[in-house]
Amino acid sequence: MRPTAAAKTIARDYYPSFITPAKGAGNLREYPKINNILRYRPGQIIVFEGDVIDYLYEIVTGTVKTYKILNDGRRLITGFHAMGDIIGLPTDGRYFHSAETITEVTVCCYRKGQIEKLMGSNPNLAKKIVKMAFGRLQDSYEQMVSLGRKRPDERVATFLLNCQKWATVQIPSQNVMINLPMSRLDIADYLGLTQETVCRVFSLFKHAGLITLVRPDQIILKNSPQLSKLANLSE
Amino acid sequence: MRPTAAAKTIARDYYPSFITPAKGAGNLREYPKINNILRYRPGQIIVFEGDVIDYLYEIVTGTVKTYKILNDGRRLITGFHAMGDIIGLPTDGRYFHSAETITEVTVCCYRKGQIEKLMGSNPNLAKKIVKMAFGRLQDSYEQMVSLGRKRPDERVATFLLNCQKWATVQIPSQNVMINLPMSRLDIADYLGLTQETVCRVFSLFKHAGLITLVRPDQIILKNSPQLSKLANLSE
DNA sequence: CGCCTGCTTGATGACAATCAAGTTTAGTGG
DNA sequence: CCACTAAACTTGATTGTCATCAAGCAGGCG
Repeated sequence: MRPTAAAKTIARDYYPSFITPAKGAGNLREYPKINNILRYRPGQIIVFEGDVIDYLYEIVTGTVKTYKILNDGRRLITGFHAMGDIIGLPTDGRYFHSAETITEVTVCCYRKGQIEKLMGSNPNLAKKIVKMAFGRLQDSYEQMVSLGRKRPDERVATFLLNCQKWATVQIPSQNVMINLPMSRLDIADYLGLTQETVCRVFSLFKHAGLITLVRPDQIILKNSPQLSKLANLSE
Repeated sequence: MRPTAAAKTIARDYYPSFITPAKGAGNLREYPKINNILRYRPGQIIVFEGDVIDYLYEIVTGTVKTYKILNDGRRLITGFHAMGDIIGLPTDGRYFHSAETITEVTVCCYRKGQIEKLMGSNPNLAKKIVKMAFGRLQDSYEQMVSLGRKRPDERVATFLLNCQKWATVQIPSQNVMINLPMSRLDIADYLGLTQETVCRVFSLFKHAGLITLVRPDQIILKNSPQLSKLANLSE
């Protein structure tokens, strides 16, 4: 199914807006003619777990979460994704997990078949895709350690430090301001906790002087070394 | 460093035994001249997390576990691996996790550089590697759901069903006998539990008639449908 | 201004970790 | 082959932690 049709059936309030294809910059976008820009509002579903992969979506702006759901509704968020990340992988038949927008999002979408064809003729692109997949693999192992063996405070510390990748502003004195576009519930479902526990750990960190909660979605890391110690990161 | 040297420094009681290179069959072994067969005894370490990847190891016989360790000793086993699985991935600099033998193991080892060169000229091999990586990725997401959102009994059920891949004997009446070469502690460290909890769940399943414990390392699945229901598998 | 949603804090209880003891299995040597 | 030892597994009792249930608070939008 074409992405417009798909989006229409998925989200009733989706408004298709094809914009002029972006050029230059970005991961896949250096290969023009095969892409379209789509725009989503917050809380819209881009793809469903288990659906046949027809298209790959490269995130241009905004934040996306991917997740899996058990049949009684329990949810695990497998990752948060931003600019340059790709939803859906070539060579595989079906989406591993569902993808839903958190903020307003623009994506650049490609026919899977065309990407695969390009990969065949262009070893550099193939290498990029492989590298991306391996990066994800490494991240997911790191996350498995969090979920399986870390305490809640350690998981949150790990999460916050990983969020530095998303950091917009670098504040003087090595403090980092990070943006958390996702809800507490999202963070909880990512860390295998409840939102209450996530809140409590945030409060704990605040009172311990490790962080400052400017707003619920804006946090300043005031003591990264201490957080790193807690996080027990391998890298 | 060459694998022999590495193995020597790693395990004091390692006995290097280069055998004639295997030919035909297997994943990578169709490309001869670049491989050597190595043999390990139970409990020996093949590679350390964080070490520079010089070699890739394809498992020929036996079972291997891969794991990550936190600085206070907590361990998470990221996977169990058997025939055809490859330890270490090309294009990446360092091993994600440590690999240790559970049973006696023979591996076929390849210089990473040579595999990469082959991948460049042989798109089929490249595709195979990518497919393998994607398969791992899918498995790891499934495992993340277990670790983050499933109850202990559900995790064990999931684990047992996944073990059917390793099943040696298919017993009449659709019962499956599975071999568990790993210890309870290994299973616990794989599922993010303690060995006591794993034991208790096994006992629970036994008394519920779901399984039979022939020996601690031999289990018959007597009611796979019920286990599947518990496991909440997506596939 | 007031409702609604998302966040925070508090009280309680369930469940799995921990601590501990006992049992089985496997391995070793007489 | 059997006795002995060590390791792995199992079961029990207790504790601590995090989920659950519940209520209050703050910010955003109509």
